[in-house]
Amino acid sequence: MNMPLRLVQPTNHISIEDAPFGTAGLSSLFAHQSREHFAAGTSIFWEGDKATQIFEVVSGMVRAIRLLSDGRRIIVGFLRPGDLLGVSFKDQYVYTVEAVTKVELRRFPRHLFEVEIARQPILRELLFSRLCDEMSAAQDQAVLLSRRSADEKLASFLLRMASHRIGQHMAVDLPMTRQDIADYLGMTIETVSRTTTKLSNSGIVATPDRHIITILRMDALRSIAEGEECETWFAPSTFNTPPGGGSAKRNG
Amino acid sequence: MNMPLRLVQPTNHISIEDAPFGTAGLSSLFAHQSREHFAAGTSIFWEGDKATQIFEVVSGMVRAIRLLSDGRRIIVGFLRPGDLLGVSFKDQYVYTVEAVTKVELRRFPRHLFEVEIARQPILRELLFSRLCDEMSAAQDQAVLLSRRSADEKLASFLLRMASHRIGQHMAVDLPMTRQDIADYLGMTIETVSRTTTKLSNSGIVATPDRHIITILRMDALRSIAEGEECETWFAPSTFNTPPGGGSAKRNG
DNA sequence: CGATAATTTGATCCAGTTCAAGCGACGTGG
DNA sequence: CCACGTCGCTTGAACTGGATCAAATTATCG
Repeated sequence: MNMPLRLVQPTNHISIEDAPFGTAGLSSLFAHQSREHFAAGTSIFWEGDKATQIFEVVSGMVRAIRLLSDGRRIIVGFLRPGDLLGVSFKDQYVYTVEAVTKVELRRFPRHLFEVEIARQPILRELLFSRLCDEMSAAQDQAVLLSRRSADEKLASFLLRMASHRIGQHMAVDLPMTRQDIADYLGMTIETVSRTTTKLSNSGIVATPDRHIITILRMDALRSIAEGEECETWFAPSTFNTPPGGGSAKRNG
Repeated sequence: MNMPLRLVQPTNHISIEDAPFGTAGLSSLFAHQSREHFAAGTSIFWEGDKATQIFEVVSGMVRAIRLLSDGRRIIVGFLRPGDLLGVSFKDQYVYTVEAVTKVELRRFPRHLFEVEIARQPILRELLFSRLCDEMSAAQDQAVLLSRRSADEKLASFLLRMASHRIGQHMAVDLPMTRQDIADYLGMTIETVSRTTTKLSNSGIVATPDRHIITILRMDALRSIAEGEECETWFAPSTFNTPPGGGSAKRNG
């Protein structure tokens, strides 16, 4: 492993929790590292920095960002507790990472990480497996970005965010800004806002707080995410709509 | 490696050529396998098939396809000689692979592949490295799909296709159909066609044949791919344009 | 409590889609 | 060797989802 093994760090979401066997898995490496705190909005590292450390998110949320030459911003992913940051065999970090909320991290020297990965087949398999899930996720994201409407994008996003919680209709925590969501889904902040409003007016979600969206009708949200049009869109309980469920699409 | 290591096969483009050291690299595994031929348009395997084989493209080009529930088609990638198909530790292939042109492949049993990967650190590193490049590419593709205009998409695509050849201005081979390109870039066949025409009218490329595009002004193509607007767009030699280079954008 | 940033909402615009023909290359059969 | 059908591609015209521009509204923070 002293070779210039180039493992792209876009390896976000390397979640440790659901390791296939009883071992603590990859997170065991971090178990004895001290925690570091970052305030919301601060940067953990920048794209182009020498990639010397691997981080594990302990609490809070961070965003991984890529900037295009002309200033367009893309959010590669949002990372949560259990996810790893900066896993790479490249020399430099490939994206910038910033704290969305107050964040706790543990860090681990990259070269040691590589040594351990080389030494422990179990860890290697775990990492491999994670990488592959990552790849799959990246491709799904590509599909989402290329072929889905704003409605479908936002619905999928909410479902994905919700999947980190359990229960039927639930409050999804969205600590990131609307701009972050827009940059993640490849749309504008205005469209994110409008689409959210639409979902809310339809009674599919409620927005008690800017950073909380409560899913009221999971089934409806799922249909929208799947690309099934019309139907279910209007059946609000707290709301009056023209009966007959006629013009499902247009609602200005 | 007898664990259910789940390596998503979206691992296209695992090109062997440029192995970092002298070894034959991953392709050595396939060296003694016999070649199989597939006619253009035929399928090599389908999404959902049991993933028992790994393939190496020897000649020709194949496309990896993903279908959405509602029929929308996404092309995950085009694979060329040296690329590997179906590298995965998942049970099933994640996408369908079809021959774009007449194709020669070598196949290798997946379980043996995994055994060899587990046994040979060098191969493992190569595979790791490839996976990471793949990941990086997948993210670049996501950026392309989400934030770039039709012009930028097509220009980038042509440059990428051209990168497999050498020379200054050159004939790029595009064996795939316009529909394939559209499904790869997340646009419609009409827009692909219009954009191509525009590039041709601008004197940046020539289209002697439907499946060949000759790059005449590499620099201009690069600027477009980078998102630099106007400029250079109009300077055709075989063509009369309103002098002054005024309205560079609109050209119907 | 005012300043500043984030979000929503409104009005218009436009790139790219959609719908609808035309066109040209290629293969087939007469 | 040429009419003819097919298929892939190009071109045209109209439409539209989402972007863009602009402004009002609502947090957030010192």
